[in-house]
Amino acid sequence: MPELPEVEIVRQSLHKKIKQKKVKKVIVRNNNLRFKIPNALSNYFENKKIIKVGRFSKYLIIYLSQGSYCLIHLGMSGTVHIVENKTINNITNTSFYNSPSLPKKHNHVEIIFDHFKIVYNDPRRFGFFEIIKNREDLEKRFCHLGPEPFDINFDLNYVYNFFKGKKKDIKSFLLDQKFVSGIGNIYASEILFLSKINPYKKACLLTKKECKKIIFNSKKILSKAIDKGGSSIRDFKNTSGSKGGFQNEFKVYQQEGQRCKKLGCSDLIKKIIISNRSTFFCNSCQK
DNA sequence: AAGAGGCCCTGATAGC
DNA sequence: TGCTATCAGGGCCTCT
Repeated sequence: MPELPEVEIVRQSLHKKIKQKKVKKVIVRNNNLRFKIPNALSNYFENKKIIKVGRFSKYLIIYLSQGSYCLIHLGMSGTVHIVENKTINNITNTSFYNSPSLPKKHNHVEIIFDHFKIVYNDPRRFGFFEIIKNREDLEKRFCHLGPEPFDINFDLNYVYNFFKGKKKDIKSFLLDQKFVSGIGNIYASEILFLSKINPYKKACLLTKKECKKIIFNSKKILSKAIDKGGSSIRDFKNTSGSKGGFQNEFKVYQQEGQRCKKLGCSDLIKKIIISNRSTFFCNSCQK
């Protein structure tokens, strides 16, 4: 599901739902994610108030009262569900658990509030929960990651200098979170198409003009994707169960064999593999 | 340091 | 119908 826009959509609905609410109980149904869910998770949540739900890159940040944080990463297949409770008294009641909106398998964590609960589900188990004890550790946690595309520091100077002497292809760098944080495999292809840059092109060969295009179009694509509610390929839905709409705006992603959408171009979209990930582009438009 | 490649998982779909 | 192979939105690790 989750590149920056999809995580942002989840953040928005989650924030709206749980800000200033007190956590009643946390149930870890299955602690087996990419990293084991910390045993202390419940202690950090129970009887604490959620100050707000933030985000950096593809990480959700739950701000807890008394100054600690919980990071949630959705990996490839993590989803967050809001389940309303009809029987307020018994919080582990099975009728509550068997809500029709909830997947039957792979529900790992339940965070229970007064009249509803949020459930983390992750079939592939690439996601994780992480406790951060204070502000200082939170900053340390992200310091090795590159800026988000929206960051003021993601500018021509940064990008052009970063690419100096880098012989790897540009597509790989868009996926490299140490260069820029939040772009994933869908939006990398879309950004390069919009920028008319071939995904194979070596980063060190990009002109300043091309670097500017990448900076501009990264912001443009991600903002638009957020506006459209993210991309719903497979079954991504936000926590209220509605689908995103950006999948209808894909110019190249999953468009192999389709005619290029640029006016006047009659070439077909190609699919190639770069660093083990599908990459879609137009060989005529992208040089 | 930079780059290539493998690995962690389950489930949906395609092909035989 | 039922098997096997391939592929999926991420990120970490090791080896050269």
